Amino acid sequence: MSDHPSHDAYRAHAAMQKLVLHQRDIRRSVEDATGVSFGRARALRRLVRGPLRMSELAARLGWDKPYTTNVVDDLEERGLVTRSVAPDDRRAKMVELTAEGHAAAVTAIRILAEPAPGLSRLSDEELAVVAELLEKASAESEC
Amino acid sequence: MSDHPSHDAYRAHAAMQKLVLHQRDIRRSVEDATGVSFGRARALRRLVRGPLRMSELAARLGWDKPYTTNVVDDLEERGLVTRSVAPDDRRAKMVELTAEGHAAAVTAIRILAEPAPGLSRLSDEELAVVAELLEKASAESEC
DNA sequence: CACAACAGTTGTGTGCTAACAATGGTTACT
DNA sequence: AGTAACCATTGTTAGCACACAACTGTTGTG
Repeated sequence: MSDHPSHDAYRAHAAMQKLVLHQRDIRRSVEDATGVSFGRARALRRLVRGPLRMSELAARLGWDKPYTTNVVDDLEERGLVTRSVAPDDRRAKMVELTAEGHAAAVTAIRILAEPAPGLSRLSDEELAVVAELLEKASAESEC
Repeated sequence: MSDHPSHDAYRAHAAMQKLVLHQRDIRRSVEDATGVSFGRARALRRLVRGPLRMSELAARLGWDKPYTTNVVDDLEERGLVTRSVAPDDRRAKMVELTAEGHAAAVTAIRILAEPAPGLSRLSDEELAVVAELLEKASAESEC
């Protein structure tokens, strides 16, 4: 793909890492705020747009099915999700957020969306430029 | 500092996350290339500028001392670091990379510095602008 | 009906991360 | 000399993140 990334690409990437990799603290924040581990919070976030089958959830998170079962077991015991048989296939189960699970998911999403504090050093115009260019760079390679 | 982050700050942050959080794959790459877990690779990277005491290493990595001992034990068994008594304090031990450990550290650093592929969508001028602004944003909060 | 393909579960096992208390050796202070 | 502070280690414990094989039940197909 890339013959030789330019020096500025390295600079930009390093700066982004510095800004984003509060990560270590952020994981902690998410865990503290939701009461579940970061991985489980990831699962909750995936479910916020609606119920999914176990297999779909596993595929989207990049997990194998047995592990997904474990995680959903845990979330179910905590009252954050419910399992029910899929209406069209009695083999499949739909996983759905409870009200409490939805709240936890929203909390996690909010924390993760919070801009890195360093960005406040930039003016509104500068932020507009950066946002524009970075969105162009990150466009549609899938999440 | 931030009363209300602007909408563009959220946009920029989300785009940076998209670009940087290949993270999941990158951790794997580092582990495959170095033969040690990502956490141990972090320790190796910290040592690349020179030997450190156990306590310094622990502090920089945000680990407690017992855990640091475990990690260094493991790295030592693999021949990636050596321990020696500090010249000025016989309580303290200096941890130093071996040649092999240095090579592994450099490998990890190289992989982590590799710019996100999406950045290649930007022109040289655009990259220069982005790099400039992001470096301003990320200035001096230390790694 | 028989049989392959699929969905999810159970059970087992490994390695990493990380915290805690307790210990022994070393240094610095008084 | 006595003692408090410090450096690292040992040992223990726990949870999390996976992975794999084997299994039950369900669906669709010939």
